[in-house]
Amino acid sequence: MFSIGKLSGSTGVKVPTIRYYEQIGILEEPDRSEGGQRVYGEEAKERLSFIRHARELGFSLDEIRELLDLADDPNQNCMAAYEIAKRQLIEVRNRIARLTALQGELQRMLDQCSCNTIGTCRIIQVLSDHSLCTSEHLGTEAGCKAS
Amino acid sequence: MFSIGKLSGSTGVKVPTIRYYEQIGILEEPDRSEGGQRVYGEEAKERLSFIRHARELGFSLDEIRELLDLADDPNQNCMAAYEIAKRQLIEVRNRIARLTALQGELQRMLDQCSCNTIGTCRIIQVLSDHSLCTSEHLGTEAGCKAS
DNA sequence: CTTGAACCTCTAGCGACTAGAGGAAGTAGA
DNA sequence: TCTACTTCCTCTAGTCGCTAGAGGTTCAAG
Repeated sequence: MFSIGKLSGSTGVKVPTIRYYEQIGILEEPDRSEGGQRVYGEEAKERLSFIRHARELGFSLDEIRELLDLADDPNQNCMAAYEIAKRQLIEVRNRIARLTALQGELQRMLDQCSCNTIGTCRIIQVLSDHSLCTSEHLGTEAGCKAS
Repeated sequence: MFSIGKLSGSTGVKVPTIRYYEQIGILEEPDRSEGGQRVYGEEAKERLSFIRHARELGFSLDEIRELLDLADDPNQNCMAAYEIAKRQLIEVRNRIARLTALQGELQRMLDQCSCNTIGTCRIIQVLSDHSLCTSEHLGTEAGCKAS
């Protein structure tokens, strides 16, 4: 029996995030104390740990929803879970490939910079002109900042 | 002299995105035709190409704003641009490292799955229990889908 | 002159949270 | 028991970089 704060502490998921998960329906509404505060049991903790771990492995909340449904029905064949994980692996591989191309391009840009004035700056030049790039880093990876 | 559609076609940046860039102020407000439609010149095209290329290389719009300011002032030393690019390279490297750990974990998960019923499914088990993982994939990379 | 494509502004939505306001409940020490 | 302090509650709005859609106007070709 723990409060939302204890649950947060023991799973590493922040308090507002737990409430958000409840709101979007991937975490059950817990019991409440007399005063209306959330009270969780062991089950909720396990479910939340599952969610956290799957998030760390890059699964989307929609995929996690699917995986949780599968986990709740222990007689089902796990082929579906396999497919979800496989899709995720392919996605991760693609992201690595795109990022590796970016890395090469950035490295080249930096190597060629001799830090004179902007007028001759290699970095600005390369950014202005894609044809100076060696690889096709047509990443849609862009703007994807790790939080 | 091109319309927003032509500009879009020649740079590969979608029309609403161009308007969005104008709205947030990284693209100048262009002249307008008599009827009030946007009319662009060569300069805008170059600037937009610069932005697009930098986005492909993973720079945020804030970083691009900085880079554009630098590019506009050709007498400045390019050390600042160097720093921005270097930061980006480090970021990309970190992302690759995190994703590589994820990749290993996902691969292991899939390798061990023999696709019986969920009750014994390795994928569900691993997701439930982080200690079954070999590496520390503490990725905050999660949920970052390439668009 | 008409048709139809391309343009306009505006608002709302995506995913997965995060931040903050304004107030109520729980808890530890005096 | 009182007080102080932390934790909790709900609600709304913001983050990033767009994307989608409504409802209307302008432009260019035939």
